[in-house]
Parts: sequence; structure tokens; C-alpha cells
Amino acid sequence: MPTRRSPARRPTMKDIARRAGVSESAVSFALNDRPGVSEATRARVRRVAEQLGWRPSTAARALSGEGAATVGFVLARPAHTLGVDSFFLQLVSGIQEVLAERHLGLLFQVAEDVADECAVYRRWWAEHRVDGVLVVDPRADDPRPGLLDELGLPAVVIGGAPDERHPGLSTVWADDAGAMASVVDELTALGHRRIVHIAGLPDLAHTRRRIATLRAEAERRGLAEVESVTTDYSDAEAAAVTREVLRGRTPPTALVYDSDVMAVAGVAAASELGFSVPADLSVVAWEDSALCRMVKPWLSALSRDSVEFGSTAARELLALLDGGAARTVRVPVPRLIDRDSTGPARSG
Amino acid sequence: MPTRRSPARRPTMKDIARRAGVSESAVSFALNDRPGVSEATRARVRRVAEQLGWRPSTAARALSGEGAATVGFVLARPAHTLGVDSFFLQLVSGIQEVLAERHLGLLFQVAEDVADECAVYRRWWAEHRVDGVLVVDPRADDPRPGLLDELGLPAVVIGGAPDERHPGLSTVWADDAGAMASVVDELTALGHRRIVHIAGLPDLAHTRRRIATLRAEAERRGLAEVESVTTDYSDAEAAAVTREVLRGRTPPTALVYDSDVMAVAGVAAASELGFSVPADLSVVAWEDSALCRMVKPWLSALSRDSVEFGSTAARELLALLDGGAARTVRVPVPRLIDRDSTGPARSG
DNA sequence: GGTGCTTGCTAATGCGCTTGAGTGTCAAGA
DNA sequence: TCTTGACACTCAAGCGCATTAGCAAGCACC
Repeated sequence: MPTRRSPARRPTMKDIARRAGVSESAVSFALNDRPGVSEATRARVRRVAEQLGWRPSTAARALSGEGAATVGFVLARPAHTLGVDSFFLQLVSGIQEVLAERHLGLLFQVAEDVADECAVYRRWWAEHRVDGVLVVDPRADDPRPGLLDELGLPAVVIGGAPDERHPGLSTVWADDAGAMASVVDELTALGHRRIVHIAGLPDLAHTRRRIATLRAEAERRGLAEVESVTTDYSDAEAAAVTREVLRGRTPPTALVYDSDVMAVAGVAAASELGFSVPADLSVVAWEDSALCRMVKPWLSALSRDSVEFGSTAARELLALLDGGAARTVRVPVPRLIDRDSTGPARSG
Repeated sequence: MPTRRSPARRPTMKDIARRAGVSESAVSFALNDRPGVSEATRARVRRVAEQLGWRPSTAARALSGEGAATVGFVLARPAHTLGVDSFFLQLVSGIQEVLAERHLGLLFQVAEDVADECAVYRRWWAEHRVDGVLVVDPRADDPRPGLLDELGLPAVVIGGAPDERHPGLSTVWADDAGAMASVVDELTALGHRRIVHIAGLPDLAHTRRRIATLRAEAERRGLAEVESVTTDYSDAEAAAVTREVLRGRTPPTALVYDSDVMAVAGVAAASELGFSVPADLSVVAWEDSALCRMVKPWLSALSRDSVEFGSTAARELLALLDGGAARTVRVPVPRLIDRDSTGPARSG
């Protein structure tokens, strides 16, 4: 028989009321900065509450219409493919920094796919679990904005382009187009004319933006041998595509990878084929992390502050929860950090 | 003026009761598989509930004493040091797999340090937010088990050694001692006698276990030149320590790193100094991930199923929540995967 | 034909908090 | 002096659910 220790009882407003000699309502007014109590009483109640270590029960709060004091975040990826990825953890900690100020919790869930993710939103909504959600990895024909609109669940789409069809949702995004343009600028300045973009999942909105921009930039400059190839973001597929591309008749002189992980895998694959970076091949990673400085040569990368990105998104969600209108916020364009993996195109 | 769309109303038990023509209590009995209603009524109520898309409000449930249907998980790391790390994401998805079956939510929080983490637990407890927590990175003189015991918050310590001082907590751990012994076995079999263990944070319980085991194994075998050096897990410090160690008078012939990230950084540092792996130096990474196959040579690593580790921990927490007694569960010993970074010790 | 028991349901209470509707008091204005 | 009305506070209802007590009907049994 496991003798559970007597569980320390949580203090409630009733306890405070008794000790302070006022009614529960007065305690509520005092603690919530509402008019209706004198400053003296307010101070006394506050003191007692502090003494008792009182904190409002989120359950009771939520039940009386105040919202759940919780924000949801779903990551739709099959469990076992969650690999080396610094972006999400950083994003999440940026989110938390902001949420913590208001003592909002973050309900986190890993889902199998977008359909599963939608089911999670429905459940969260029906269970009254969250006041709003942060949506990542927006994609083409994404069912999520519509669903969230329908449920009336405040939401911020992270990484999406502005979407006029769902005016209820806020959007926080980085200008992939501008970043891609800067990469092309840099590479053409180095003399590269054959560039291959090893992209991520084809359905993701930012993948499409990058591909579209690359094509547009190439046309503008009259570069014929420029293309994008999509992958599943895995190191394996990145390596495979890299090999395939480099074995072609006229291999590219520059590769742009949509993630740091893919870039590292790609460089390894290239070396195996005898390509030396950056002498034979320049490489740029989209997304900077410690990884880029853990391999030789150090990878040139597009860097942005993922923590700050998360904070910005969280702030937008708070604004929404406070009744503000939905907005579209653009965070700074990722900056290209020149390291050792980019160099002049081999002539001829 | 932002015209909020009319928020879809959540169905409640009252709605179900009305539509099914019974009282709310009958609905409650029916939906919770309690006796007190006929099978016919139960079926009818269930059908109506389903039609309406009803889900119990967690707030109301929690308020009426059923618990918050949520477990907590705190990661105590300064936001900006969260780097490339596949372990936690995998652990978390393993946890979720199990929690999802019961529709339990996972409240996730990033904290600055252990003191901060304790504050989070206190708050969660006072706010009635979680039914239990999963604790990671147990350390020497850890204040958390005591606190959780005091609060009566069910908890599972992940990665801790059995702790008889807090019989209320369950523990799920991997046998670091056994794993370390297997590594030493392997290395000595290859002729290595000078081994340096580049460890993680000195306060962590598993760091201490590994260090102690290494020392014991070395003594048992009469190896004099074996030592452990602790780091902060960063790639920078791992590289620095590696350089320092390899520049010594009699450099080691084998290095064991406490993480894959450190191992990769260490190998890069070693190459810079002219050490070739595995010809001059064997390297073993503690913790396997895609990273180990993204660098050349591929790293030999201690592998375990982090997803399964998380699931096991979550299952133990569920058992605890169900009123079960605390247990100590050992997951399989990490297995050494031989790749290309280990080889015979250079003779002489 | 009353007692006792089960079955299938309803009524009422409480969880901890918010909130709108009072209540009593005191000071200023008519 | 009587009315307002601001002020400081109390009361009571209600959020959605679980749960206990109660209650009527049906059945068995001596």
C-alpha cells in the first residue's frame, strides 16, 4: 500500500478572504486590479495572498470565462524524423520568453501530419485548452488557416506569406524572396552561373517562395542553368540529390541548401565525389547554426535570429488575444554570413 | 473595428442532455462509463455527443477534481544555448506518443536554470496546471526531487540513478556504467591505453556516473593515463578541450565524447592539429544521431532509442497518475555502433 | 403485503473563480 | 433636511463537469 504523503493543500481565494477579513469578491477585485476596494484593503489582500503563496487556479479561471492562459504549438512531423534541428527549439524558447512574462503556458504537441494537426486544434478548441495557437510550416492549400478562422481560435502563422483570405490570422514572416535575391547576387558576383537550389518540402509556402524567387532572379539575369530540386529535408535525400546533380553533364558550380543539415550532408556527398569546396563548388546553407561551424570548410549561411523570430510571433499572438486586429509582420531579412564554403566560380 | 466572427459555441453536457432528453447527470454517467444508466440511454447519449462534437472541458474537469489532464516538462537551459540537439525533440515525441493515447496535454517550458525550474513547478502546482511532471538532467544535490515530493506532484526523473531518498518519484534511466564499460572494453581491445573522456556538465548525475565508471574500469585494467574532462556541452568548449588534450606531451589515442555534437566539433579540432581519425585517434560519441553520419569519417557512437526512452518515461508517469507505486525502470544499455572513427591504437 | 433490493434516473451540491446586482455609509449638492 | 451618488464592500449566480444523495418503479422473498 503506497502511503501517499498528505498532499499540501493549495490555498484558494477563500483562505485569503478569511485571513484578510473580507469577502471573496473583494479578494478578486483586489488581486485583479479592479476598482471596488480601497488601496489599504488591496494592499492587505495582496500581502496575504503572497504569504500564502496563492496563485489563481487556471482551471477555475478558464471556467469563468477568462481563457485557459495557454497557447498551443503543434509540430507536424512524424516522430522519428525529428532530427538535428536547432530552429524549432530556438523558436520555442523565443516564444516562451514572451509568454512567461504573462505566465502563459505553452501546450506543445507533435503530430503526424497536417490532418492530424487539424484534429489537435479541434480537440484543443473543444476542450477549451488554449486561447490561441502558433502555426508553423504553412503550405500551399493549407487547411489550417480556414479551420482556425472557423473555430475562432486566434492564431499567428509563422513563416507564411501574407494571406488576405484569412484576415483573422496574424502572420509573421521573413522575406525569403529578398534573402534568395541576396544569395543570387553574391553568387553571380563570384562568377557563378550554374546554380542548383536543393530545397525542402515542395508543399511548404516558403519553399515555393524561394523557388519562385530563384527562377525570377535567374531570368532577370539571363541565367539558363539554374534550377531547384525539392527534398524531404533529410540528410539522406540531400546527399542523394547532391550526388545526382553533381554527376550531371555540366554540374553546377554553386549549391544552395534549404537547411543547414542538408548543406552539411551535401558537402560530405560532394567531397566523396571529389568536389572540393569552395574550389570546385560553392555552398550556401539556408539557416545558420553551430553545425555550420562544426564542419570543414565552415559553411556560409543565411542567418537570422530564430529566438527573436519566436518572440515576435508570440507578441503578435498576445496582441491578438488582447483583442487587437490581425497584422502581418515582417522580421528582418536573413543575412548571408560569408564563411569558407563560398568562393569564385571555377573558370571554364 | 475588427469584426470578430461569431465564435462557434462549444457544446456542453447540457446541450447533450437536452437533445437526448435526459438529465445532465445521466449524460455524465453515460459518457464516463459509470453505472447508473441503461445501455440504450448510454448509446443514445454517446451518439448525440459525437454528433455535437462534444469534448469535455478540461477546465471544468480539472475544477471538479479530476486533474488537469496535462503533464509538465521543463528544459532548464538558457534560451540561446539551445543548439543542435536531437535528443530532446525525440524524447518529447516519444513522450507524446504515449500521452496522446489518453489525450493528455504536454505543457512545455524552457527555464534559465534549476532554480527557475523549481519556480515553474511551484507555479504549475499552485495554478493546478499539471497532474505530474517529467524531470530531465538530474544532477548532484538536486533540489527538484525534494520539492516535487513536498508538493506531492507525481514525477518521473529521466536519466537519474535510483534515488532511495525520494520514494515518491519514479526513475527511468539508462545504465551509463554498463555502456561506459563496453566502450572501454572495445577501446582496450583495440589496444588503446590512453583514453580521454570529454564529458558534459560536471553537475549532471549521468556525467558523474560515467566519470566514476571510467575511473573504476581504468583502475581495474591498470590503465594509468585515463581521465575525464568536463565541459558545458558546447561545441566550442569541446573543441578547445580537444586541442588542449591533444597538444599534451603524450596525447591520448582515443577520445570519448559525451555528446554527438561535441564529438563532431572535437574531430574537426583534431584534424586541424593534424590528427587523422581513426589512424591517429579513435573517437566515440555518446549519443547517436544523423550528425554522426554527416561527417567524415562516420562516427562510432553509443546509440539508444530516445523516442522509446521518452515513451517509457511517459508510461511510468501514467502509472503513477493511476495511483501506482513509484518504480525504477532501466532502459536497455546504449549499444556501441562501430563506424569509421574507431580503429586500432597506433602502436608506439 | 410489507420489507429489502436493484435498476435507472433526477436533483442538488461543490470545485475556485469572476461578475453583476445589491447594501450600507458618508459626503456633497439641492 | 432630504436626495444623490460615489465608494467600499458583500451576496449570489454561474462557468461545465463529477458526484452524492434521493426517488420512483419494478422485482423477489418470506
